Amino acid sequence: MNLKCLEQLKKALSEKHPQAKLASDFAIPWEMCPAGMDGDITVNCFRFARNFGCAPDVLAQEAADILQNNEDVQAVSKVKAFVNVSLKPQALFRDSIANMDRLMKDAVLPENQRKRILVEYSAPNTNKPQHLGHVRNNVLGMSLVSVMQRAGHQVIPVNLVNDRGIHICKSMLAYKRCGNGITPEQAGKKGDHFVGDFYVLFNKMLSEEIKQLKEARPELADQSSDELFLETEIGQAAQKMLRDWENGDPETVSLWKTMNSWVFKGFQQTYERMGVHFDKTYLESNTYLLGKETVSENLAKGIFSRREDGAVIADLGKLGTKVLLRKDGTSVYITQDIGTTLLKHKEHNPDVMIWVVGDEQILHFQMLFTILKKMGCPWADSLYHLSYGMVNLPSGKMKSREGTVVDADDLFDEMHELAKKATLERLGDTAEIPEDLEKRSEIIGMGALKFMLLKFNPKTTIMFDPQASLKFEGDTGPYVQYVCARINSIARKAQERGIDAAPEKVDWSLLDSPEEKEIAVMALRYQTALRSSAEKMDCSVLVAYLLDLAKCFNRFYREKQVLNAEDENVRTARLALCFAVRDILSDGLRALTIQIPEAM
RNA sequence: GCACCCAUAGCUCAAUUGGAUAGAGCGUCUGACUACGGAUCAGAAGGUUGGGGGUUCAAAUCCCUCUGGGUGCACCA
Repeated sequence: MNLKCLEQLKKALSEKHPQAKLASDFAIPWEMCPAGMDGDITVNCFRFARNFGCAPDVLAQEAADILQNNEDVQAVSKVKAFVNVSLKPQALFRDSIANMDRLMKDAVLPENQRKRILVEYSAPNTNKPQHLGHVRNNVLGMSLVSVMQRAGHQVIPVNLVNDRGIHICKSMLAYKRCGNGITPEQAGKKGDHFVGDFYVLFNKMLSEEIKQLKEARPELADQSSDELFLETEIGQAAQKMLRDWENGDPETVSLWKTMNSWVFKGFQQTYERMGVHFDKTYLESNTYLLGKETVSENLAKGIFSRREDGAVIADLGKLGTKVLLRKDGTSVYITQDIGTTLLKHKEHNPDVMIWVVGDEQILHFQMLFTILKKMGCPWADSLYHLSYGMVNLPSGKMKSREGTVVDADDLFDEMHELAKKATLERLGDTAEIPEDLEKRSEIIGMGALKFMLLKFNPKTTIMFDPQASLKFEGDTGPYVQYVCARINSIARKAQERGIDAAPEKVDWSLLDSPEEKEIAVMALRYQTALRSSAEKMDCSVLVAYLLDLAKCFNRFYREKQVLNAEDENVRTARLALCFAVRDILSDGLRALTIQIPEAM
């Protein structure tokens, strides 16, 4: 949906410049008029003058002259190549929130632009519980999926669980030696935390042994822990366990199954709390051998080559060479990813595949995509690594081994408690405690956390300050939720008083203040914000938009009375304006997977 | 050593992808309810966009260079 006067401007300019070559979907771009300038919107001719083949300044004058005589336009002022336009309220609202149905549908892409998109995210290890870093991944992934769906794409979310390898054996070995056969239930712990504790225990025993080793053999003092891993008894035992697992040793496999099931149960609780859902979960224990055959086939075709020692390698030009099969024929990480990618493509036949994975793996994915291109996969150009930065703490980086991680479940609990505390403070001592206090606190707490993580561009390394980040004031989720709650409150009161705000009864020309018109202009930007978030795979665009809209509303709310408006018709119009804001904010928050409490 | 990414207000982040006077929040200071919800609103202070050069009507954004950070360069995942 665009402003009618701009469509007319486009037509008039096209007639004036018949030689102009415009794309079929070309629309005159417009921006919000900056504060201090007179107008509702700005047409920046610098941006598109070349489309009409004339100088920006000249085109601006033409546009100003044309718009001057448009029936929807109140006033026009031209500054350099900028044309500032004030619109008549009835025209502005007619093209904007007077038709909410249309406005909402406009956020959906036209059918020929919709795609089938597979998104892989989360990808946890089953040896420890998830921490803040995983939370960022999960929130980025689930919101991306949801926003893309809202924009009209068909999206398939999948998970690839890292359930095998030496790190899994570490927690298994520690459990075998020190667990005494107890279960998470007996210990009263969530399964993933229970297993994670044994992983920590393993590392403790390992460093103890390394310390002793270094004391006994001073020549090893400069060696790193990783280098000494196989020098230790416990390291060798873990390595043996991995071999036993790969050979299908019944006792090892049985313990592995049991411990994994504990972890899965724990993860499921964490996922449910966040609202994470996958259409399919791949297990690396099932996929880790995939790819070997493919590599062999392509070796035969001459696409890959064999190194002197027998290992199979790929020549990736600038990226260097990459080993795909070890000399003993076993597969490596990227072999598995080649196989899994082919499998995912075969099973789901997507137009686009996205991996939400941290930016330390940028090179890995460049290599993976190059390899698939070399293999001649026709779809290898539509693969995308959505890389995101780390989450740092004021004290520095999070490190599992050093115990400086922020645990996901603990963080959720903390957010919940903070929200509860804030809610109770607002209610005061006298009021009775609302029935839905827990549910409300959960929605506000999780909303604040998700919003905070989505506020930043995914690729940036973010700083998470537990003290500062968890406030509910300013640019936060609760700020936006609060606007919805306020409008809900107005809606309840309106209903009590039997006030109706049916759109057909509204006289929009009554909303002629800057605050009211600004909301109408903002509403027009919703479709762009949502689509742009989906296209750029960056939810922060939508987050920033929702904050902007919420701020506009609060300015309006301070300035103008709704239910106590000076006139019945004004009241109706303002009420309709409130509902429009609430509808957009709710739709946007829902797209980000953030819920809205009835009251706060 | 090589490659990629980053550097913007005291702090955390934006800037419609090259466009008007670089904007928000937090923090600091000053104000605003006899009001439909104060998790709110209005205002002030705070900037040579890390330094230097270049490209043009126009640079935080593009190119070169220097400085300071991060990540990767495993037959780990």
